[in-house]
Amino acid sequence: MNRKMPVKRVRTKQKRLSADDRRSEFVTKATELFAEEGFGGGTRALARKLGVTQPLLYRYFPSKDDLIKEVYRKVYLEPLEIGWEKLLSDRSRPLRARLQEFYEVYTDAIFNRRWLRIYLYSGLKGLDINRWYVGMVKDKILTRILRECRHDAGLATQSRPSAAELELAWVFHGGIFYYGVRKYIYEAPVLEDKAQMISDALDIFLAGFERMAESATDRRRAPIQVVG
Amino acid sequence: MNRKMPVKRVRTKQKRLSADDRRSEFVTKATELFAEEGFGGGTRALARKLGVTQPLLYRYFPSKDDLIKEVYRKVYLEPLEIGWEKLLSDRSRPLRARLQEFYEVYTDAIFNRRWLRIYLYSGLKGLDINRWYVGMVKDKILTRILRECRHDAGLATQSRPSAAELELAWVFHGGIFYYGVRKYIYEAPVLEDKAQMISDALDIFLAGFERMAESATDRRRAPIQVVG
DNA sequence: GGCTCAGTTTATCGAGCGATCACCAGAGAT
DNA sequence: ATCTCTGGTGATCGCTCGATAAACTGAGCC
Repeated sequence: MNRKMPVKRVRTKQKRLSADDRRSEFVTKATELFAEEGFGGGTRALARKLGVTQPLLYRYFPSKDDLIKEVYRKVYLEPLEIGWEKLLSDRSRPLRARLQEFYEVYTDAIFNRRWLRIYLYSGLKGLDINRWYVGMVKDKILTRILRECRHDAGLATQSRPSAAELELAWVFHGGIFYYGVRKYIYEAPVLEDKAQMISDALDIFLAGFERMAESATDRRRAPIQVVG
Repeated sequence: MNRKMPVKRVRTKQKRLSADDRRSEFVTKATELFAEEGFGGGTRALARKLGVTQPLLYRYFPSKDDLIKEVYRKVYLEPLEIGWEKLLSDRSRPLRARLQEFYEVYTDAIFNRRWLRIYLYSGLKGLDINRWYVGMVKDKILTRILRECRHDAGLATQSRPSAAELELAWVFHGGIFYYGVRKYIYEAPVLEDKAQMISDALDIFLAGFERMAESATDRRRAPIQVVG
């Protein structure tokens, strides 16, 4: 990745990085800065984090907006490296185990202060990339989960999930997501065992899906059942 | 509320409002502005929305921060006017009906672009008032809901809910909250029937609580039950 | 050694920000 | 008609912002 770099690391305070290194250092530190301050964070504060002067930024990015776009790309695309599809669709494993592992891995990737804050800030700006991400969650995660659930319950696999199913999945997904928001944005006390939280949420989601599947196949079922 | 105001509304472009009116107009329009632009929104843009000049703001608020605090007060305290406690605790009505109505009323109050955006912006700033609100949701809503659930299920009413129960309630609450975020922040398509969404979410929450209650009273119960 | 070129700095611009002060103007009281 | 009190304006300050242009510097090459 680096260019040819002599081993002798001169000085404790090295300057003069290679162009590639400096550029990625800008993106990394900008992610940290914008996560904390929002995208209103100043270019001078960013330069201070790198120990360089502010105009240097403009040797690497034509404008601050271009830097921001680069931050988006990094933040949104980074957690997508995991092999989601195959994890969720591997029918040689029990459905529940797949869902449990998927959400553990997925939340490992996005449940951190940096990712969540950048995500919320960009969501508030209403950018296209945010809409794209939400669509991606719907198509690549929730729709796939629902398809697997239908298959597991012995129901016909339809190409697109019903609106009610999708909403059920969204509420489940949102409930898990909000755990991360409470912990890393609000910094409120949460149940520390994340895997346990996922397991509990999965229990009630799967039970809910089961019920919905039953009510779809057996129309004579009793109306809503109340606790107790 | 207004001072004595002559009926004759001179001109189409009236200026010279009473101090009370002007002040509250500043707060109202500031709420709109900050909801869209974040709290970085400018005082000049605000003044333009009122059709006045920028320095006038400082006749009514010592600083922009004081204006922001006023906006917080209005946004956070407004939806609290509803009689939550009595609604949730009225045991003459079925639990499920109470929960359904509460969440319909609660989401009527907070599911709008202004409230949600101000809430998220203030959450990202990590202000005390946000932590206070989260604590309030926990103490005044979730804890109360869990107490009613326990009573309804014939369980002993303990003063404080268990961490697992509370987390279950949070995931449920967060799932509903995230519906509002998807609709008004992400502007993504959602199941339009909000009451139906609440009803479905309640179904699976109550079923989940029921299961948890069973597992607490009957330790010999089978392990997690998988769909299908 | 001296040339070169790329990474970096110094100086600065114009615009927008929050905030202040002196002044203006119009409705109500006398 | 004039006074007064107060809501509102015009001009401006000091500062920070993103961005530009020119000058500097040091490692690699001849």
